[in-house]
Amino acid sequence: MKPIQSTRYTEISTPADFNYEECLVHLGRSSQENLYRIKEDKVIKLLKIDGELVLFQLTSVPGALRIEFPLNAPTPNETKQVVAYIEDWFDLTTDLQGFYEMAETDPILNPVVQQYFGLRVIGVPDLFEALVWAIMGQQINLTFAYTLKKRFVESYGDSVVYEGETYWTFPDPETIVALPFADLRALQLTGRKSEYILGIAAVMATGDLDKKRLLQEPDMESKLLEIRGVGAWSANYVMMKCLHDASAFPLADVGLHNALKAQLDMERKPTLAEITELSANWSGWEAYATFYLWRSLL
DNA sequence: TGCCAGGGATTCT
DNA sequence: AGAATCCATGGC
Repeated sequence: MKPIQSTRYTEISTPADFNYEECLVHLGRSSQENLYRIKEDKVIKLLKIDGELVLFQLTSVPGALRIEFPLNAPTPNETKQVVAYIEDWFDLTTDLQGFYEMAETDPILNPVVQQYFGLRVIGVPDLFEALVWAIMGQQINLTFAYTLKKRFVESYGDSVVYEGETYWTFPDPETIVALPFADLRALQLTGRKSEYILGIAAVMATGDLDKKRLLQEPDMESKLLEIRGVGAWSANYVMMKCLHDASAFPLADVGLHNALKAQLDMERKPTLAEITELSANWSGWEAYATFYLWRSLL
């Protein structure tokens, strides 16, 4: 989709079924989120593009998302990269028709799709961020995971202040790989998680792992599973949130289990075998099924 | 207060 | 290969 550009703003056209409000519900799920800020109907975020900090503000207008740059006029390249980031972040290029058709005949998905129609899989476009966030979220409650991310970002990210609020970028692998183990432990990451994050920072800082190349791999999951600290859940989480794989499926996800328990009005959480059976019909759209079910927990 | 949390590696059968 | 066990720490 070709951005409409004026001197004051840039617009990206959105699919007919795009629902900005539903996306904002997802984005607003934690009060501890510090990688963007939601102000009424605006989303404000800081990115680092070729070493420069670029603050942008997003609003919804009929048929499009409008991007404005409150601090500095962007270069053409910065505009282009922000547009690409937003298309990635808001999942604007996926046609959901196949998912919606499948969901019509699915007793579990039909109600959630009706309720949250137009919700996209809100992504984490930055591969390092997606991997680190997956590691941080392993086996701890989400509230504490956000606390860890907040400390991590505010210790090692870059920031600017706009209208009295501080905006942060996610730290670069190059910054993190240079840290002593003890500095990560001090954030109250476990020893293992500190090791995993340093390992990921190392392969990304050297360029051995990068998103563009990973996307060209015939088997992205196997490549991700080679990374220490990345198991089946994390690999599928990253494929879903960063690599736009509609069939990615974090089967072991506790949130998925709780959502299914609630949707099916069960006394206990479903077993993995039961989930495999329930989801047989979702083939090719497991990531969207999971994301809509997560939404039902908010 | 004890169980649980958007798991994974390691070690045991 | 599949099943236990450890890791570690805060939330509720």
